[in-house]
Amino acid sequence: MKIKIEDLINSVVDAYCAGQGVSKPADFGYDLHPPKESGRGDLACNVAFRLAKVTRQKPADIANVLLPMLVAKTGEKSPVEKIELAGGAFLNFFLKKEDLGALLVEIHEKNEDYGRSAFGKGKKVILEFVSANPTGPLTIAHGRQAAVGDCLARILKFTGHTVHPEYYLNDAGRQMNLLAKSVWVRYNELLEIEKPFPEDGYQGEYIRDIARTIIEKEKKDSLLKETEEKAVEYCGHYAVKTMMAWIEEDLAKMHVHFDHYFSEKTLYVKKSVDHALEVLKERGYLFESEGALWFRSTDFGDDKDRVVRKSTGEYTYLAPDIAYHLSKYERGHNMIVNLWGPDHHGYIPRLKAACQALGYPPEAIHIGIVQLTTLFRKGQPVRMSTRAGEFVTLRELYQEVGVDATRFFFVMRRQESHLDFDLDLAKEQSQENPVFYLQYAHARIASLLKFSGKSITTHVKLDLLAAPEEAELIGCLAQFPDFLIQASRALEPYRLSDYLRQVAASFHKFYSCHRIVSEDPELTKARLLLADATRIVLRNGLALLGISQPESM
RNA sequence: GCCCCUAUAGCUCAAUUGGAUAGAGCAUCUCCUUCCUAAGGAGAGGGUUGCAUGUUCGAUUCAUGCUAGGGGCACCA
Repeated sequence: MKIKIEDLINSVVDAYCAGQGVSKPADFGYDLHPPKESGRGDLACNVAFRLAKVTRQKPADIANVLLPMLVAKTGEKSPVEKIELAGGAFLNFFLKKEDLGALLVEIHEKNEDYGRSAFGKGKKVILEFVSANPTGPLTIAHGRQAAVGDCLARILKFTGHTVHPEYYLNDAGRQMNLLAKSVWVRYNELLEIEKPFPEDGYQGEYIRDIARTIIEKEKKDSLLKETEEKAVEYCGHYAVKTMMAWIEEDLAKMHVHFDHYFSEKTLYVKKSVDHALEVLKERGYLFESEGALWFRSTDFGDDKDRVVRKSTGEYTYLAPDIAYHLSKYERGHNMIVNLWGPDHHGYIPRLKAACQALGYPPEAIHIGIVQLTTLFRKGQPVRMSTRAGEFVTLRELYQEVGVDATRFFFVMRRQESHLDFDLDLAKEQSQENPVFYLQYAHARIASLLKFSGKSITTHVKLDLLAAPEEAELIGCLAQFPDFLIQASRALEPYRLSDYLRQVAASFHKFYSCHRIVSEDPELTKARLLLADATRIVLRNGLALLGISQPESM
């Protein structure tokens, strides 16, 4: 429908430009979308304003020329009912009722594929998110990253991208040593041997639990007979295994899916780090100074150059990360999306620089920050301290408020802004809870269709759906594919949650104004089709958010 | 000191990426169920979009400078 109108406008624009003796710029674009205010038609277009930039004429004058040209091209077979000039130079398109209604047939036929598009065709996206160190349980912050990342993966796939969600597993380096030593000390303590606890070691009670499990289920006290080096290595290995099992369980419960867990350790085993630095060296981005090896990230706009190999011979954190991103490149991905916590904020320029040095064009690299969440209970912020090992874990959260509410609250705001998470509201099974508002709309329709006792048919008189509430709802449903494309382009899943609220509101309004199952069989058939189309959009949308779609509540 | 993010109704946030009279939810007040789920709907009040200049047909959106809050500036990870 919209495409037909676009074709119409494009042909008229070309004719107009030809008539004016100007050439249309290659990047010429305009908006065509439903206006905010009802009564301004079904699609509003600002093309006259845009042409004003090209031809240096007044927008209103241009619109006055375009209007008759457009009207001349709309005949019997055109979906356009009429075109109005308003607000200076806006062209408002009013569509024929039966053509509007034809959308409902389309939705019904496409069903679970309604909203799917080829927008991201050719894009091979590697989407890295969560990537929490396996040194403790997942926190609220990881939870939000998980929810946002997973929704994004679902949306990108639906809009035609090839997507590989990946978890980068930091199972090497200093933090792992600390974890291993922390467990080892607790293991000794439980066997009544005092050892000094490592500075900056992991204090949480779960470390003791892991040590206890090693004693009770695995090794008894036999580690004491090993060399300390081997014993610590075992503790580290066991701790990572345990922690990853917890993490994977949480992610599974949250319906968060990863194709692959990419181990940092394998980069060293396969000498990938050396290889990556070799690549940078060949391209001339490395230099030595003060005994260390540096990456000239300033070539790509970073504040200062960065050390990749310390004077001690050890690699910095950046080195394996470069190798990891080289692997992304070598595996054939042409678009990188990383979702990180706010603590990695200052790290973005150097990694972007590294990606560019490895051959990615700047526009293919997207590094987004998922901001922190503050939990509120009874209007008061819930204190969270990781220092003493007292977390509010992700597990505690979804067990308290449920997976649906947890996921929804995490994605309902723009991810780069700080989130206030109201625990009482999330648990509330009432009108105040935004999740229930959406799910209620879905359940209400499911129940309604059941009540009607009829199956949905597309052989209906679509022009019967002429009430303002009906037209508004249809207009709302029509925008689903567009909103998904917007969410994909901006990499912002919250746009979908916002849209679905509009759909639900629009439906509730329609429902309370009009009786759907009535004495009039034709009208009933038409309204049932509309209700069912709404159900399809809500169901597809909720599925993309990873939230259940209840048939009854 | 330098860099990044944020600033919109009492509160939490939108505004289709520069479009028409800046919109929702919560909170406050008023109203709507002999009938398909009232977990719903209708209505009222509430705004100098932090401040100031600028860019143009048009600015909440872009630029510059302030102000306030948050975060970051390691041969840490």
